[in-house]
Amino acid sequence: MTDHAAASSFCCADHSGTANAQAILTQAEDRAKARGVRLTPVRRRTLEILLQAHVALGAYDVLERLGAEGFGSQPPVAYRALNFLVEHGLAHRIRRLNAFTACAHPGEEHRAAFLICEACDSVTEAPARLVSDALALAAAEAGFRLERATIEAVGLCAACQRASA
Amino acid sequence: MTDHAAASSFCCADHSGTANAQAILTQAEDRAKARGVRLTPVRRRTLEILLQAHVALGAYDVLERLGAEGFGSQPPVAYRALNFLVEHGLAHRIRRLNAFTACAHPGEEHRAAFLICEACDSVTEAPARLVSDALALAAAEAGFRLERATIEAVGLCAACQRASA
DNA sequence: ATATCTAATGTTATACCATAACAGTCAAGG
DNA sequence: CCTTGACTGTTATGGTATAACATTAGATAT
Ligand SMILES: [Zn+2]
Ligand SMILES: [Zn+2]
Ligand SMILES: [Zn+2]
Ligand SMILES: [Zn+2]
Repeated sequence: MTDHAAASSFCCADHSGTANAQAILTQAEDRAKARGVRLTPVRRRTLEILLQAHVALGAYDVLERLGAEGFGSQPPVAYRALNFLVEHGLAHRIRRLNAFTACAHPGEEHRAAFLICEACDSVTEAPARLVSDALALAAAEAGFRLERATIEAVGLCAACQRASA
Repeated sequence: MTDHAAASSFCCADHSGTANAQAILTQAEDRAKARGVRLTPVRRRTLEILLQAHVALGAYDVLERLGAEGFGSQPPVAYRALNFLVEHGLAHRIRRLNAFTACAHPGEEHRAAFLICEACDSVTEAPARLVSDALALAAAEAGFRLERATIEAVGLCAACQRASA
C-alpha cells in the first residue's frame, strides 16, 4: 500500500488533483464555514495532501507528509484529521484499500460509488444516485432501515483498459 | 470486535445457522466438487464455524476456534481457509467489519449486498441484482470495466427497529 | 508399490492499520 | 483576565493481515 503514491504517476482519472484542486479546496472551506466547523491547519493541509495525490492515501502516508511539515507525527494526528474530513463530507474512506481520498464534489449532498482500478490504483468517485436508490429498495424489502452505505467497485479504469489492449 | 460472537445471542435474521446450516454445508460440498477443489478439514470446519455463528466473525475469532480444535493456531491458517471460502463463493468478506460470514446461497452465482445492523451486529445477505445492475451502469458511464464490487449497507435490522420503538 | 510432484498445512516473524488515554495548547465568551 | 471546550500532540497498545519457509499429505506416473 505504501508505494501507491509513487506508482502510476500519469494515471487515468480526473481526480488528478492540481487541475481543480484549488476550486475544491475553496468549496471545502465554504462548506466548513456553513457547517460551523473549523478547517484548521492540519485539517486543511490533510485535505490538500489528499487532493494532490492521484490515488487514495493510507493514513500513514498522510501522516508521513504531515510529520515532515512540522505537524504531529503520530498516528492519531492523521486519523483525527482524516476522520474529520470524512465526517464533514470533504473526503471519503475507501474501505477496500484502507485509504482515504478527497471528495470530488464537496458542497453537494451525495452518495457516491467508488471505482477502483486494479492496475493503477486510481479511485474515481462516481455518482451513485441510482445505485443508492436500488440499494434502499433492497434494504426496504428486508425491513432494514438504511443509514448509509459503502459501494466500491473493482475493475479496470478506461485508461488502463486502453493500455492493456 | 472480539465480543460480537458473545453479544446478541438471540438476534434477528435467518442466518442464525443451525436451521439450514446442514443444507448449506451440503450445497457447499457439491459446489466444491463441481469446481474441482478440495473442501479439506480446516476449510470445512471453518465454514461450519461461520455457519454456526450468527454474526460475522473476524479471522482471529475463527482462528481461536480452529486452534482449540487441534488445527493450526497461527493467523495464516485462518486467513487461508477464509480466503479459500471467499474465492469459491462459500463465504463473504465484510470489509466494514473486517469479518467474514458464510454465504447464504452457495451454488447460485450471485452478487450480494450486505445489510449490517449497527445495534446487534447481524449481517444479512440481500439479493443485489438490481443494485449491481445500477452499479454496472454507472461504471460503464465512466468507461470503467467492472470486475466485482463491495456493497455494504449500515443501519438497523427489522428486529432492532421494533426493539427500539 | 515407490518415486515424484503439487497442493495444502503449519510455524515464525513482521508489517500494516487503528484507537485508548492522557497532557499540553489555543481560541473564544463571560 | 480567566474559565471552558475544542484541538493538537505524545506514549502506548491493540487488532488485522501477509511474507517466507519448513513440513506434510494427496495425486500421478512409472
Ligand atoms: Zn464525494
Ligand atoms: Zn487504471
Ligand atoms: Zn452469498
Ligand atoms: Zn439488529
